Amino acid sequence: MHGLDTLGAMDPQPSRKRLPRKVREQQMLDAAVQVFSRRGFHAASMEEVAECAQVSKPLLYLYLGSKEEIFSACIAREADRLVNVIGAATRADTGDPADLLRRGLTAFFTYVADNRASWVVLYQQARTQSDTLAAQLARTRAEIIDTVTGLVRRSMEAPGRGTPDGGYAALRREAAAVAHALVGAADALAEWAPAVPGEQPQDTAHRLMNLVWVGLERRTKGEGFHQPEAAVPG
Amino acid sequence: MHGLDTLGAMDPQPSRKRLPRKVREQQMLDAAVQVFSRRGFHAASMEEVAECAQVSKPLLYLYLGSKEEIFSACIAREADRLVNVIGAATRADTGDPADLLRRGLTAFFTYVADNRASWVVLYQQARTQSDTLAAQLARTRAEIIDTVTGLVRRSMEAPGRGTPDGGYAALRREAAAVAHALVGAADALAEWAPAVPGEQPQDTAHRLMNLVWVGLERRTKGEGFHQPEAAVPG
Amino acid sequence: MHGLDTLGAMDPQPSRKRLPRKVREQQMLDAAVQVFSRRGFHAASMEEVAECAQVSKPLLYLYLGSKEEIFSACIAREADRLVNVIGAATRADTGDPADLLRRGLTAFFTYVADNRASWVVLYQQARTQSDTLAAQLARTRAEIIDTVTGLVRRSMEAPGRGTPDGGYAALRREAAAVAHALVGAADALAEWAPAVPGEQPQDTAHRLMNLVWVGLERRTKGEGFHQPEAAVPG
Amino acid sequence: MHGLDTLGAMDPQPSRKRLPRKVREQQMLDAAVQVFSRRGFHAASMEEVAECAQVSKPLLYLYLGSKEEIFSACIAREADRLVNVIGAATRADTGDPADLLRRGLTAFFTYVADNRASWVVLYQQARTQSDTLAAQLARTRAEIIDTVTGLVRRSMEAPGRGTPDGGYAALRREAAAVAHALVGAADALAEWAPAVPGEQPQDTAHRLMNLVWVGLERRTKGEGFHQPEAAVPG
DNA sequence: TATGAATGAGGATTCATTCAT
DNA sequence: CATGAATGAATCCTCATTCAT
Repeated sequence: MHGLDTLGAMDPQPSRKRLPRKVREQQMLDAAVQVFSRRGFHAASMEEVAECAQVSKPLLYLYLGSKEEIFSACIAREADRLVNVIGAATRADTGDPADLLRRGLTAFFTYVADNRASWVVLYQQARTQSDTLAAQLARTRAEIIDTVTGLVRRSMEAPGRGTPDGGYAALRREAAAVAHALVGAADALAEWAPAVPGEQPQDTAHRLMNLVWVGLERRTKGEGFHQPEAAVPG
Repeated sequence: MHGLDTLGAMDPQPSRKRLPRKVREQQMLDAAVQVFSRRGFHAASMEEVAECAQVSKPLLYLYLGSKEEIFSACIAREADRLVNVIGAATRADTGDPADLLRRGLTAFFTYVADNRASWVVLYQQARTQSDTLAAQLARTRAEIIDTVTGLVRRSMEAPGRGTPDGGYAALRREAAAVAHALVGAADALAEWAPAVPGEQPQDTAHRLMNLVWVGLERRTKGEGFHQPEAAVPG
Repeated sequence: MHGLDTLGAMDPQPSRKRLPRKVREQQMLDAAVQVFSRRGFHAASMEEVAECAQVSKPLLYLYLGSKEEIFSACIAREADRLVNVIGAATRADTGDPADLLRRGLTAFFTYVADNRASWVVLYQQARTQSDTLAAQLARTRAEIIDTVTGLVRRSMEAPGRGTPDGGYAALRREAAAVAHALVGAADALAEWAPAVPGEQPQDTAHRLMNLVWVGLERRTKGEGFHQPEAAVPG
Repeated sequence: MHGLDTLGAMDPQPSRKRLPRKVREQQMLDAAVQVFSRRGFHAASMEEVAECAQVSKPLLYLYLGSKEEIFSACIAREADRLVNVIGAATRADTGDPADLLRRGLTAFFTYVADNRASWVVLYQQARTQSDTLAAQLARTRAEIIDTVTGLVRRSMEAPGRGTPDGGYAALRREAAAVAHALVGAADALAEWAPAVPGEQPQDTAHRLMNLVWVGLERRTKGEGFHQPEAAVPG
């Protein structure tokens, strides 16, 4: 699904010897994503990355710099891919907000199913690395959340709805919370789904839609969950 | 040299020297949870744990064994605390399923707000340690999910509801998915909440209730999200 | 002459096992001076230092920090020793300026003869290390030169001499140049002396005195070398 | 794209591509001298040498062999240049021994001022490389010293002087010591001079003459520094 | 009970050097 | 003639872990 299979047939020793730099770099990043996802940043060893990329350690350093820089490059590349996939899936606006959100979620679950390692590196690394990395991870996650927040807002502010309780402003503010919850839920479901036989990405997306869509829609109309004691702030 | 020296003799650093073993062990575990949450399992050093617990490293090993064993003990203790808190909050059955779930969520968000490090160690560690630890973490998370699954089922199967579409069996199967989604969403919201000024645990719980309760309730009655193309499996 | 021989008799395995930290630190510094002088900063390996100090590498790092810090500590300690030795030898003022300088030089040659490695580390390291080290070396050498400059000035400004040509100010300015030349010459002679059978430190000091003292004395009186073409600036 | 392109075709980087081997080799040696002087033998990287010479690393190895061989070639070439310069300056014998020595020193200081890197490589490298290199450095330094020794002897044995105390034999033996001291002093002054504004090579030569010439001359006549306690050996 | 002293093992990083084109 | 691609072998440094007291 990702990676380089330049030749149609398979390679017995996949791509040994004298490849152009660009190709090798992608190979190395592929390997790095695998190893970082499997072990986590700290437990991952450059040795293992090199082996997995079928290169020597010096080449790793020559082409991609330090461990941190490699990790950073992984994050950047994978985040790009994910955001692009979701963006592509939600570009079209069919006028049906539910459909929009569903398409986004399906794209997400598909991506995660096909690129488990990528998602793990992006989202399931402890936020405990070097300051530089922590910052980049935070930025990247914020970017993902922003993508989803945009999606949620487009779903909630769909035309033809009445003015919601609290005004559009409150709605928009709520969107961020919903986006966080959605991404968290999606993450958890993505973790859970592979263990369920026959579960397809669109099924998982559907489950999540079932769970939240009515609440989301009702919220849009100002009908929150009845809670006498306290009002939701914001 | 003034201040609080409760005991007749001087006690320069509070809690230094000759404490009963049980107390020391708790001190060490407290320190370990802090350090592990701050750094992650691999980046955490026994040195730092020892310092943080104000003990020497040999004592650490003497009382609690290896790094893995200490981590393991942390997980066990913290999971226990969390499950107990949620259990206590949801023990009583007032007959109102929404209230039950809301109480559970509030307990959770309160716990996380008050015991951030504990939650981080329990849930945000990369699942990438030694096999033994990975297995324990998996078990522990399963246990947490099971607790929530139970809660969800009690909420969905509340008496007075009609027989749902697909029968109780399907409902129960769905409960696991919902529990995963809920825990994931809760985790994300717990991460998000501290950054929002004035947000209280019960507010966050309320947000999540708003989002999912209607969908949950409707699902109970067999009214799923309208999706012509595909049916939800299982 | 330097180092630790705490016990009167010799140790078969000199000082293995469980020494107090201070002792071990000196041992390590001794070893470091040897190895750095033998190999130079870059070519010296911590491995060799550790072996030579009969310690493991971790202990080296635990007690003294990084390679740079160790080198730095060597410089500091050895410079101190050298400056002290020269200071002690020239503290007394017998009123004879020639004797003063001779005593200083003798002390220097004695030190270098007895502490060859120390001198090599202090003065014969390429000035090409890390910026921090280069700066420290520069400072240290300046300190040594200053010591000698002081000595030269005391010799030149000895009471009973007439006012020199150009005034005392010019003399003082010249002293720095003379000190540099003296230290350079001394360094070279110290390198040369051990290859000459029977040459003692005081002999070498005497040679140098023979070479420069008359010129120095004459300069004091304003009689420079006759050079019609150009005047010495400053 | 204006400027000097002497050849009809374009030549973007000066001295790139297809030069005769001899030229390239000199280019590389120039670069090597720069880098070795800047970093020292060990810290210098072939990478940097290649970059600085605007050649690829394989070409470096093809033309000049290993790092050691390159260093060796540098030493040889630079020593040759220095010895030639001094030789040329002192070839003529005007009958004035002081002038002879002064011309030699001036030539030296001029060379060092104009070829700092060369001098650093020749004389300020730690004598701590591989045995082969150490030996070559030693030989080279001996050669330089020998040149100076010859100069000193010619100065001391100038015709018209009376037979010195101890005979010509003792004088000749002393010459070696004087040469060492002179070179050391010159090295130190060469290091010091660039920091003094306005100081020209001939000024520095003059300073050194001022310091040593009288002593040298007097020694020639058998009048040593008065030192009752001990006689200078040999 | 409690700790200062000490280390084996492993991980990141760099460098001189060589193919294959 | 000239070089991009590639690596074996060190080197610095850290960490979990254990003695000996």
